Amino acid sequence: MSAERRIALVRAPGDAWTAVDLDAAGDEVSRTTLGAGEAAAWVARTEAADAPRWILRSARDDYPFLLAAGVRLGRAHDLVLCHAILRDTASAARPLTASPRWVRTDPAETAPALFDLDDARAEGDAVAAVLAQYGEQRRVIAEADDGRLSLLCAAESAGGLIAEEMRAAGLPWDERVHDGILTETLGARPAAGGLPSRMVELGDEVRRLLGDATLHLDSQPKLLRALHRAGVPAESTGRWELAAYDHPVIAPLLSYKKLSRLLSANGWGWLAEWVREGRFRPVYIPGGVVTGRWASAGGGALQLPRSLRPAVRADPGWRLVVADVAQLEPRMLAAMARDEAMAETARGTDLYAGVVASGAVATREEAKYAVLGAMYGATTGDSGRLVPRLRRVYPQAMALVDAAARTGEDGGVVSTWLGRSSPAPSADWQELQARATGADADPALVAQARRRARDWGRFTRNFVVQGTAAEWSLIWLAEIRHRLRGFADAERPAPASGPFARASHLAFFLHDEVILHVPEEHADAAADAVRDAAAVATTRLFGTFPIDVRLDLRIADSADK
DNA sequence: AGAAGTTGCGCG
DNA sequence: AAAGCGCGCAACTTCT
Repeated sequence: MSAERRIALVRAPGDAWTAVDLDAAGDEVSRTTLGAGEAAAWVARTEAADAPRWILRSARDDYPFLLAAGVRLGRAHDLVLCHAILRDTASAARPLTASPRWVRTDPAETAPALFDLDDARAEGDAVAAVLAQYGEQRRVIAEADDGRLSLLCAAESAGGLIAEEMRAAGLPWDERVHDGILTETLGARPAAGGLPSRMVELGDEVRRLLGDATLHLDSQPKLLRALHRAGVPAESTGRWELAAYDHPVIAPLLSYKKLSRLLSANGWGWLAEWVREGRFRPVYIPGGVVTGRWASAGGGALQLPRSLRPAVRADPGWRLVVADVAQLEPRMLAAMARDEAMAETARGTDLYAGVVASGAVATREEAKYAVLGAMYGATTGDSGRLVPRLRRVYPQAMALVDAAARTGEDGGVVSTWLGRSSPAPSADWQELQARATGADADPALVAQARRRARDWGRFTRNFVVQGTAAEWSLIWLAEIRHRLRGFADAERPAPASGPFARASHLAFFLHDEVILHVPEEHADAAADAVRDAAAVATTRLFGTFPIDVRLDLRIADSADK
């Protein structure tokens, strides 16, 4: 932190850039104006010489230009991402003043129009706005002063860089393997407009068994009426509901629905639209979920079905490092609550086995549903029935989530370990609660308010756990990236072009899982980097508290399990 | 005709 | 098999 050079890098319309050197107090030291043609080279030189922290309006808007020119940044402060955190955090005495100017532009919209429109007058205004906002953000971070917001903003900003780098690098994707899976599962690829052969056969069989030769299976209401006529009194066409009925049409119908889903979500159309040059390049949106988890836009990056994972293939001469965390969220809960009993349970690879060993429940499956129920707020069903047993064995951990739920039910705000705070409940919600507290309130209204209060309580209960897990993952990612940057270039470049053709890189991230794509000569070192990064993430968050965070990790040519 | 809402299912 | 949290997307139906 001490002698770190800080440079605000501001893009103006027309891809002219201004770089402003700041001193430790955040005041301007000097200013360099850069034309579009020279900006990337100047940034690359400065990065190589001083490794500064780059203050950007938004990595999403600003970084692709640099990546396209082959320039990678080491460290950043992303004003848009940090604005969202610092505006809402309960950790600050005087949080950031909310400003629409610093709100992320919608993924659907293009270009950072908001900012430019606002300040089209002069480039100087855009620079002044960036410097002023950075000053404000530094004030909020410094006032909180226990290091947590500072760590969170640094990690969030690193995430902003990583999201763009992963898009630029892409996930290596073998179109032939994908096509093979589709053909094997769905049947021969149809001529334009038609359905693949297996779907045609299954559809015909369903129609025959339902006695309706022209039934359109993709229409919920029509399908439901046909099922009723055939003697299946289902209330919906959902998978779980249908599976409960014993009728010859159920099996082919469920198969048809499964295939239909694969075709519409990740069929040949998806392949043509989203995979180019052997790379899947989704749009990641760091902090896109209120809890701090990432969201994605386009391509369904976070919903890739496991059945397609064999299509994730390393390039020749390269390897994948595939790692995911075993039961990240309950481990975070144990550490946040400083619950020694639960931490003891978490020692080892399988937390659920530990719960069984503690005597709380009899089987691993029960342990899983009990733990999930505890974090999600289950009250009924088998899961809800098991939660009280956990309360006896892990009173501290349960007290933490129970308190978060109560705060939410009362309309309060909860925060993650590093200080990302939950949104306040909506005006609607608050008004409903207010109306239901009157002495003469309608009992139906009171019941409805109570229900909505519990709904919000389940959200805040889960928020603290899911959000803290997102923070662990963010630090993990940043630490992995930091280590990979020290690796030498590949002896053999990947066939795909771009800034990562020779560089070990993160290729995919999904809440508690990463995939790295690395030259084979670095695969073992990359695996070590992933493990070391996990250990550092745990220590950064929880210091010496003895929480075990285990990875399942493998080096492979394919992401298939 | 197009927007908005609903359903169902993929992921963690 | 489990009913509890957070998402995105496609296809359908209903509303304007």
